[in-house]
Amino acid sequence: MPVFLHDTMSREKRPLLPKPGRDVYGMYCCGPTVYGPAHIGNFRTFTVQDVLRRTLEVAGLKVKHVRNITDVDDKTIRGAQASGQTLGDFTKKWADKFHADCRALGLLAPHVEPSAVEHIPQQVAMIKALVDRGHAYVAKDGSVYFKVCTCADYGKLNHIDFSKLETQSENSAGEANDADEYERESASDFALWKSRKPEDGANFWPSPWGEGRPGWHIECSAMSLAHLGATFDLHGGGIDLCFPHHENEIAQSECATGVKGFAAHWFHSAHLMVEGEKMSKSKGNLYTLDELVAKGFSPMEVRYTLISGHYRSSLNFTMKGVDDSRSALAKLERGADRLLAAAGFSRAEFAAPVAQEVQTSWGRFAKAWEVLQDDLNIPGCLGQVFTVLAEKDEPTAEQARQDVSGLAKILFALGLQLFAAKAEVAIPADVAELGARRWAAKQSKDFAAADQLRKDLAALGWTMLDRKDGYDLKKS
RNA sequence: GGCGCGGUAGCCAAGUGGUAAGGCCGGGCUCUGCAAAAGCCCCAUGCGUCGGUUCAAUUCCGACCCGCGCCUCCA
Repeated sequence: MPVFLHDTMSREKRPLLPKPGRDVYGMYCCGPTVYGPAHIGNFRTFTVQDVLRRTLEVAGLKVKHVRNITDVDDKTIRGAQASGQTLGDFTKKWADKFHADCRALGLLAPHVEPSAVEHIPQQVAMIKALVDRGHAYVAKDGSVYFKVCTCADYGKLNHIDFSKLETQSENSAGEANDADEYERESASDFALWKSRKPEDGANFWPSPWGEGRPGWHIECSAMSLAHLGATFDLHGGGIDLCFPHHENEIAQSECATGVKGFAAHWFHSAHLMVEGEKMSKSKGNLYTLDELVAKGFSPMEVRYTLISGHYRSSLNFTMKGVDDSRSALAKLERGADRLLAAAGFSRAEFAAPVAQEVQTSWGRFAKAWEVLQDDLNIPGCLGQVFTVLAEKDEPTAEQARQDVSGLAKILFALGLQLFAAKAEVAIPADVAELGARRWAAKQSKDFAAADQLRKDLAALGWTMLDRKDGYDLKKS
């Protein structure tokens, strides 16, 4: 059974399969603009895309995942100039940070990660094709605009009828749009090439229309064409990109190549709220991964939280939610441990599984897998996983091996790495000393002293957990 | 105004035309010198409101109330 996913364009749930005659499933995801640290809202989208890719791979598809780096636009240029760095140095710094965060969150690296600056010739070529075909025009200042009215089905992704909106010249707030782009023939037209301005500094490139830089939308069209071809299988991004960015991509690509059917499937993920409010700079609730780690959360706990809601519903990210995820993840680890014990596997075998003969089996997790394949229902899948882990009947070793195979694949698809090395908290010498003394007191049944030592430890912020054969010291 | 999403227990969150998964919290029990941890058990006659269709609706239809998103460069 193939993976099914809701498609924004058709508004239907459709199977994800490579185009006939192709054996690789090509997906293009709009990547980050590298002008600062990505926030958890960005990562919700990238994480959900990562789960989709992993799920497709577990389902047996060969996937080519392309995710660009936007390293030339207003924000990156402004940021570079403000920091006194070259655009390249500035964007490299933030791209590196992005990659570090991605690794921490367990995101698989895309197979291709094209840079917009490195694809300027391709963008220029595409703009030239659009001009040649009459879909774009050159303004007096050398900027080039896409002529929306030449694209009959413009608006098809968003189901907007632009033939009736052509005279629109202001946005919903009643403000005139983009005063500096007054040379556009229509308010719906958008920039393909922006002529060189003094504030761009050294960041301009040659083109048939003079020096300048590409508009934002054209980069994704050019890079997807370069790496996946004129048509490919799936295009993803945050829901905010649906309009106008993705609509514009369709128009540019289909008009430039003359081939309809740019992306066969559109995958949009809903936004994140933080503590019940929309994320925004002014509210100061744009959390970065670093900030959450500083609060004591692990990246895996953050990942669990980000995928714990269905991707098409907005998710309210709260600190309590990450706390809940910590408990849930711990429960998952305990369940997995029990299963491993029953199967006679070690944790290492679980992480790099799985006995050959059970590679294809799902054990009792077949249902969880089925649920995941149905529109990437991660919450439903997790619910099913917990249901199985709570089942009372002890599996036989053979059944447990099958279960381990199934669970390992599901956790791989979700990108949840269990038993991840937790940051080792160094135990101060005085705490270790108190612990040792308490253990000794307990062994000699001097409970009064043991209790006092427990209190002493608590005063230092430590908790002692007794086991049958020893004890652990934990920071409380 | 246009396009779209959602309202399910204290919190989070799946799902279904036949009577509500799961996680967190909470309560109980077992275990335990104590404290934890862990395991087990319990925890919505109810799914925004009002109508309709149906043998049967939380699930379909209609209306309404409430919340939210996008509508030109924000994942």
